[in-house]
Amino acid sequence: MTRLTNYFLPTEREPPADAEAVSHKLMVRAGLIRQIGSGLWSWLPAGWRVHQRIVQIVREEMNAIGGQEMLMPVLHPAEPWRRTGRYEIDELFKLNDRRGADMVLAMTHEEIVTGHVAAAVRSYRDLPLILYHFQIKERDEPRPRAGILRTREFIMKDSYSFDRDQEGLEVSYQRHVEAYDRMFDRLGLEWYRVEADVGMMGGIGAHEYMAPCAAGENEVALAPGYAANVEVASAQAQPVSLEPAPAAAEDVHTPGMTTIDAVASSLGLSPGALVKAFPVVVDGGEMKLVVVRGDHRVNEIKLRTALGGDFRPAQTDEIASRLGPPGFIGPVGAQMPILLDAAIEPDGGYVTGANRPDMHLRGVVPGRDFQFERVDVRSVVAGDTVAGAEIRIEPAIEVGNLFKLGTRYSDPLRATYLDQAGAEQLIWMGSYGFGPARSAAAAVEQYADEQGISWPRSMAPFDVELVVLGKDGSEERTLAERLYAELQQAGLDVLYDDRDAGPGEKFADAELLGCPARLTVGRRTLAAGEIEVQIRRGRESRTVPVDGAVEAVAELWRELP
RNA sequence: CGGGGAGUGGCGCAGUCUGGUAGCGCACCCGGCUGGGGGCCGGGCGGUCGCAGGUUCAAAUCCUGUCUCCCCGACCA
Repeated sequence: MTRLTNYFLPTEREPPADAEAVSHKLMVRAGLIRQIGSGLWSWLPAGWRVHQRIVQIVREEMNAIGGQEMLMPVLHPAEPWRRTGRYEIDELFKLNDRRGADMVLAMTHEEIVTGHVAAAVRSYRDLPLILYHFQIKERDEPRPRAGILRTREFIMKDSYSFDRDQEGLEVSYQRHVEAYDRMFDRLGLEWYRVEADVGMMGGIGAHEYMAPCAAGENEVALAPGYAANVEVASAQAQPVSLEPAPAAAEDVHTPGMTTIDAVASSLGLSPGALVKAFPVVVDGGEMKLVVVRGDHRVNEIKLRTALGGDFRPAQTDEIASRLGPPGFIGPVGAQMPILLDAAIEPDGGYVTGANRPDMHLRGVVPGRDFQFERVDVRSVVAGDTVAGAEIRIEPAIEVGNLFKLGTRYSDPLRATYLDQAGAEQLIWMGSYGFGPARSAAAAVEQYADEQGISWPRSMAPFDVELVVLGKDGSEERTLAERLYAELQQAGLDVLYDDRDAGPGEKFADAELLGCPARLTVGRRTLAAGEIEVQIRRGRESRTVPVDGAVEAVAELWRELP
């Protein structure tokens, strides 16, 4: 029974004063969510219906690839987290029980699920396995933001695959790719599957599912046939015109010009005709000089990958003692390994710092003037090309991710099995996340208009909203009551606005909530024996005869986006 | 963690500079009208001004401390 007169749907005419993101404003206004603290949100009844619908679609697709649903606790002993080395993570909530034992609130469940598998799996015959659950995750985020886009507590579907070997992992991973493709299609989102950084999870491969929208925190690089997180994207740089290289590099006096722009404009060159040097200190203490084109930026994630380990930018005094005055450093004469970004032409004449005060060098040719190692460590920019096609860069919300974990967790937690030869082997693992709340927010972001939310059919809180105009006892009310019952019998979830309110208020609330179709029973159309049907996406209206209206609406419903 | 901003009825805000005992719109309650785009008239309810301390005859307002929330950046296993 979902009559608006006794349904908890507190709508607001105005958005919260501190809201920026469209999904934040609209989901609060529509009465779907309410905040109780920074990054902590309650789902109100209509919002929870959206969440549940998303969850059910994901559940069906996980079951379809052989996933087995279970449930693991949020509160964990600290011990397994210590074993995998993740107890030190800042985002991990830590607490003590009454006996003083160290506990954690789960930010993910690799430790626990792997522990179960380690305890139970003995034989290669027990594998492969896909286990999953929907469970609350707790993360002490440095900065929660944008409503439910980045919260400290949220529900996640996390699944884990357990295989005998890497080949098996590839199969389980591919099954997840197919399941995720299907679920995002069914959810009605615009989405991309992009190459992703494996991050500090120490995995061997990763993808992310990205829903493009203005409020997104990530950036994706897109071209026909290509999609990657900007963190890892690789592309052909736009060419720059270079000066012909002279026989040898020449000094240029550049007093006080410590920036690329200052030097470039002084010499009448484009920034791309310069190179900039970025000194770093790698794990172990060695200094290396990373060189990228003047118009490019070092991508720290790609650099970390290229270095095969962590690094830090060199400090001013280290730069001054090893190279030269900051602002005037360069690769020529540098007594350290040089990593040269792939966008720099091998035979071009570039301008670089001379490692002397107020001096640059022009006509510097890599290879002739300094030795180097080739790397790809710059951030791509819009206009670069992949296979001849220009890329564009869009903001997006990460709504799902896939990680090939390998033996990152099975090793420390000793999740092993005996193979056919009786030898102990480590289990190969993958982990796969999905965020129902972010998917809901992404849908709001992608399809909202001036009037409010426009849900995809699959995740709308109700299939149709039935609006009646007319007083108690009127002919309109009688018909609406009948339609309400019959629509439900026809299998549709109906929200019935039976309030004693004006038409403007009812229409505004209905369009704010964003159910895919709105039926209006009012005097105006009823005189002609019709009711009005408005399709929320596009707000186009039509009328259908009262006779057969339920069937007509049910049929129309099946064709909605 | 760095920078910026904000806490005053349910929501959105004014009042703070210049101290004098709290106001507006919406919402809500009652009565009536209206009935296809947040309509109209009349009458009401509701606030220890985030919290604590201080100054003062008097504090939303001045001072000190503290808590919370938001935005930008850093971070984001």
